[in-house]
Amino acid sequence: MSVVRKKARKTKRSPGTPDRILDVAEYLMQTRGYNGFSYADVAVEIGITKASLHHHFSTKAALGATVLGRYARGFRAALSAIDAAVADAPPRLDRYAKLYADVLKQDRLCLNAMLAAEYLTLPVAMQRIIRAFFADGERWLARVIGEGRARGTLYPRGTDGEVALMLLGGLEGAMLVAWPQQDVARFAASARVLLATLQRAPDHRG
Amino acid sequence: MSVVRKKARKTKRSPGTPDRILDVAEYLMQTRGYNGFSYADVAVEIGITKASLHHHFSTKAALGATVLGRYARGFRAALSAIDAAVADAPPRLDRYAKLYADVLKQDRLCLNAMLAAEYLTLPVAMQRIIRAFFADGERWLARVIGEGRARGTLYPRGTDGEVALMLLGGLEGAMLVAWPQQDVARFAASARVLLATLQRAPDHRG
DNA sequence: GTCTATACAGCGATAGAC
DNA sequence: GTCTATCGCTGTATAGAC
Repeated sequence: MSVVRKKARKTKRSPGTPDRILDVAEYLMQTRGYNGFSYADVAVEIGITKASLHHHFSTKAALGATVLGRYARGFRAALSAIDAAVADAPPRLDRYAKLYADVLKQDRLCLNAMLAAEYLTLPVAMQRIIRAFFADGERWLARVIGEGRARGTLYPRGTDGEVALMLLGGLEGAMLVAWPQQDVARFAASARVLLATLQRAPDHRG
Repeated sequence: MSVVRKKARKTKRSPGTPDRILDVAEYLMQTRGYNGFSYADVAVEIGITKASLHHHFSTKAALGATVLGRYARGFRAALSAIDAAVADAPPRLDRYAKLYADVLKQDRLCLNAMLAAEYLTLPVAMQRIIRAFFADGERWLARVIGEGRARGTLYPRGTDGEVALMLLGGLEGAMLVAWPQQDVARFAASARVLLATLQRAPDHRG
């Protein structure tokens, strides 16, 4: 641990140019899509020229892949944080849904949802990361659902994998449908209904 | 009804140039997005020049809005056909989900899902149609869910509107998540789990 | 209704000076 | 690491002949 490098203290000070570029590009990709922004857009926002941008990220494909990779790592870290914070399945799923709500609150669409739509037009390197990203989320959800089922705190109707995929798609879709209206409340309502389906159903004995 | 015009016999013969243009543009918009295709792409596919394209649809915004309007009318017609074909809520919802599956089987994404992602970058005329399209689907679903609840063939957990929105988002999202893998089976599994949540839950008395 | 030709802006990307 | 300048290409759109 003696070899602490500059790169390691990333949360300190104001971010350097490469990180600022990534921040702006990420925002633009979440709001306008990969095909909906240009180097000129990023350059203007940062206050440098397109040529300088190319110095840091030689191609748009490289910039896009870097943004996506960083986003995926952040998301995985958020999942680990949820695992560390709460142990039972229902609160874990609540926090998972809250991750999505927070993105929408920032007037952004989930990066993965945006790029999934654009999938066919994206550089292959980005396509690969997207698929891996979805697979990761699905695995995490399936594990949480399985644990909830085992503990009796969740009553999913379907296999772990099926229900995980349904939840993943359900939340992404709820976000997508709320996106044109920028309506966080409608997303939250859908998320609540979605998660409620995993609870023990009220009896219908009468 | 005596004033039958040429336009009315649209299913006869092979489609004219304007309809062929709309067909190609619709396909490109569903697979690559509005920002992911150009007049050149359409022109090459049809076998005419870009200039000829502009003769039929003066701007890309006009072409996009026409495609979207036609798609929305087709979808509404499909919903009416479902209403006419079956009366009970569960089979209606099954057929509704099948509409989505059929689109994915053609290696297309739901046009609305694609355009919802691109929403912020679209011409305002298209934005308006998209919102109306979603509102329509939501209303239809809410009505079907309400009827199913009243008849006792559906046991939705949430208000008609909430469950309708959840279903709409859930199916769109299931499609979006299946899109990168072009995996219809995974969509079908999610749709099945989604619709199963509206059925009476198994008792948990023991 | 289709064509050729072209205007004009924007795109991603590069060269080379500072 | 940033700049000016520019390249080659593609984008939407238009003019005018046939």
